[in-house]
Amino acid sequence: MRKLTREFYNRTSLDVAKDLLGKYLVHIVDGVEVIGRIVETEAYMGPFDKAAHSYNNRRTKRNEVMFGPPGFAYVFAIYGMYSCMNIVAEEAGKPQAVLIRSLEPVAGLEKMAELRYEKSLSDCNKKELTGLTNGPGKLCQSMHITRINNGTDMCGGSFYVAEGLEEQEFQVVSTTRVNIDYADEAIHYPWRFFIKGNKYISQK
DNA sequence: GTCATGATACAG
DNA sequence: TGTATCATGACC
Repeated sequence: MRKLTREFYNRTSLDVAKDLLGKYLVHIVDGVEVIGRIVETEAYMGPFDKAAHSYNNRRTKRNEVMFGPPGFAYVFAIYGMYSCMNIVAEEAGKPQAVLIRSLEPVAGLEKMAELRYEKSLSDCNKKELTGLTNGPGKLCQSMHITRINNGTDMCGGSFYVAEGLEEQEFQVVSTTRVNIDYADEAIHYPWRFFIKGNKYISQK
């Protein structure tokens, strides 16, 4: 598989969010290749997007990486217990990012089950199998993405997004984003994208 | 459906 | 010091 280049991410987060669908998130964990196909994303457009951490160019220790160059991981802790995985879009100085909301497991499922449930894949029921990666906090657990990965360059090394050899056909649905009730008019922006009919789409 | 969990940011 | 948040699981 071909790694996506810096140029891929050097566009608006809306474009990057749409084009990340169908691509493969790869993380080498303990020498094991853990891979998920990206099936749901959300774009956060920065200074003029009330739902974004970087709204009004708010710059903190947490979101610092959003202000840097594209193609880097922005991983933050939410509600004390979970992590959320984003990839920075646009050139340095434009703090945009794409939230990865759900994946379809492709490889390393045994490792995923171990990381998320501390048990073997064969001991997982149907709901647990879907639950491996059908939400932003869940996929971070299954792919061992933590705040340690914050600021990682996604264009090289052992944590990256790659293109499949053959693109499968799919339809993209765009709708409003999840759990941003605080964001006034931004609530209504159709900046959530997912692959129509995929069973790993997060609920809500 | 409700509620506890608790890192991070920010207002006071 | 209190309140809110790009979520989830355990409960009812």
